[in-house]
Amino acid sequence: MSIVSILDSGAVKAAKELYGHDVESGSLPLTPTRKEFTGDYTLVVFPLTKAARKKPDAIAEELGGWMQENIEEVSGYNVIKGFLNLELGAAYWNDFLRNAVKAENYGRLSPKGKKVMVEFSSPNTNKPLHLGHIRNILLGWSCSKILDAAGYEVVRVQVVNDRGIAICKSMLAWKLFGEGETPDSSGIKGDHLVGKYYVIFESKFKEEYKSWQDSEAGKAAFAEKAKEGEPEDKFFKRYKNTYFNEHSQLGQQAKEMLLAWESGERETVDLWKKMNSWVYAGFDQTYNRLGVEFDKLYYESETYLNGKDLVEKGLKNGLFKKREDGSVIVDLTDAGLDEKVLLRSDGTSLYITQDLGTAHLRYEDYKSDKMVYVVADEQNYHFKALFETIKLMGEPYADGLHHLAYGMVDLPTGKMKSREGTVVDADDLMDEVIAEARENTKERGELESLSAEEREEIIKRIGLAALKYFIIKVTPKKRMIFDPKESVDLQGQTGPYIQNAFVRIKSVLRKAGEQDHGSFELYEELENQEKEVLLRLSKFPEIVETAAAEYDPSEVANFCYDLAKEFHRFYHDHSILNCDSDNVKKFRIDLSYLTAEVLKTGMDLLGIQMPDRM
RNA sequence: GGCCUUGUAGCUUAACGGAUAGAGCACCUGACUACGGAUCAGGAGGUUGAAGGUUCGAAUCCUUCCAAGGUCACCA
Repeated sequence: MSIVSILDSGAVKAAKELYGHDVESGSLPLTPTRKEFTGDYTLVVFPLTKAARKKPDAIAEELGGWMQENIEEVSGYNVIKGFLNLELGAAYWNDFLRNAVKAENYGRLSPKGKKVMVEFSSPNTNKPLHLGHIRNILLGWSCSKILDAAGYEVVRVQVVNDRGIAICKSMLAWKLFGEGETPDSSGIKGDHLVGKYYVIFESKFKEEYKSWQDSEAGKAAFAEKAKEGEPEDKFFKRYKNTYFNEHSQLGQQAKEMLLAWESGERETVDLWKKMNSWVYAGFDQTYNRLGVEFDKLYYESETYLNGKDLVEKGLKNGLFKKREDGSVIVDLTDAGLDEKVLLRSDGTSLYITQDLGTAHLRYEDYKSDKMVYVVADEQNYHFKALFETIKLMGEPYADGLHHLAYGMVDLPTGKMKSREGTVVDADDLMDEVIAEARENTKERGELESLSAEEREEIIKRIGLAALKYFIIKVTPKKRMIFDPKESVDLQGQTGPYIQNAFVRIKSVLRKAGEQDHGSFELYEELENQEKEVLLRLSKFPEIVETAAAEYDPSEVANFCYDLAKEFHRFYHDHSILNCDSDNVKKFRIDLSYLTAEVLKTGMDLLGIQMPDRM
């Protein structure tokens, strides 16, 4: 039982015995005592004033007395303005450290017997991954690690959007202008090569559109369809889609390609397979470097027709309605949403149809109790509608669905826009942070004795730690501003700062040599800074639990920083190896060891690896 | 326009109804004959977007307003 729940249930019992009042567990707020006061945990007794009909101070006094008397761990207390500061004895902290340091996997919670599926990344195959994907991937990966640590069985999946008009654009441009270029012949990474042709398509299309605008047909369209007083550029911006669909040569060809693909036309399918395989090879490299992997991939080319039967079934059961034009809709007005079309009037499926099918399929495949979708918050409405529809259908997995929505990533200069070329490429970004780490490492010269290979591995860990921590420390649902300059910082609240705490400990432990963990005798005169570190350490399991419950890796990130900072302080002011008592030395070595373990585990939950030196 | 989300130091951020709003960056000042200075200590910087309300207590809950973003497709 954790100390918090011991104190909490103690307070409940005390309220009952002293005032005959039933309070719910957790209704008396219990928080770590602020630094400026003495004590370890603080109980707020205000909620008891009515039941006890006494002043807060008096209640706190009585409660404190009772708890010191009846709870073994409580060694003393003091009362300030209705806040009851409880002190835990040195014995408690000694026991805590001894147990934790001997534990197999401190911070790993016992199995929950439940399975959770996490879907993340889910890219399109027409262009390489960018900064937005990185936030998605880090969140998804980290969540999956945290859920795993919290005792869930985890399945990591991604849905690969490998079909549709976008990839056809790349294919068409390659066919028309590629002259047989391949990743091998050009030396360009596969996903970047395909992305290059996507860009070529867009610029050729733009050219074509521009000259059409100056032609008779274009002028006629403007004269006919522009709104009153609408300027030419505005009109043509708005008209772009229509032009693509109705007039464009390239658009026509791309659409024909899509149709050919859908009808399984050999040459097109072969080209599609070839180009997608380039992209996958590229993605694999990026994922690999980021240190993430998946248990199962779902390809939209295989699932995009799914879901129709589910809709038909719902229609039969009267859950959905057919409109006059033949389209099928679901009425979600009871849930505060609108009507949603589930099937086009021509009977073809939509995004949501496919998602219904995929959800069902995945449940069939894994029978997971929960399914988490890591998708940007621009799709909030879609997921609301999707989940409500699944609930209406009474699917067994309906209550376990969760949309982990995260805010989009902005640059200091504003939004990322592919059309304006301001998209930050994932591979480039990693190159940059690693280069920065290399530069810094060189200046320091700590790693010169290592082989080039070892050195590169450490440099990679440092660079990626900076990048990943910078992104993952922000609460998911907030939009974040990504400043490339700050993301390579190695000082302050950063990944490398936390790594540095770990490296310092490793260095000390190397010098200390082997030691049996938990072999220290009772150490009574704990320093404040030792207690601060112990307090952080003792909170770790609880942090894992809430981070899992809230799907929020930033809690773990902030915890790691806090722990590292507290350790740095302790380390600065107290000597571990040269302290005056052998017993204290043993204690401090264990304290350091546990800190290193927790930092390593915690950072691993964020997808960040620790170097042994740096 | 309806709905959703977000507004905290110059910048990036923490806080899940509790004490004097906590950090980092940038700026200024200090600390290595000490286990790793990618560190530590200190200074300066805040009417938590605004106004009301609920509460013993509000950045946090409620109302109104302001600002930014998202979304309201037989696109994905």
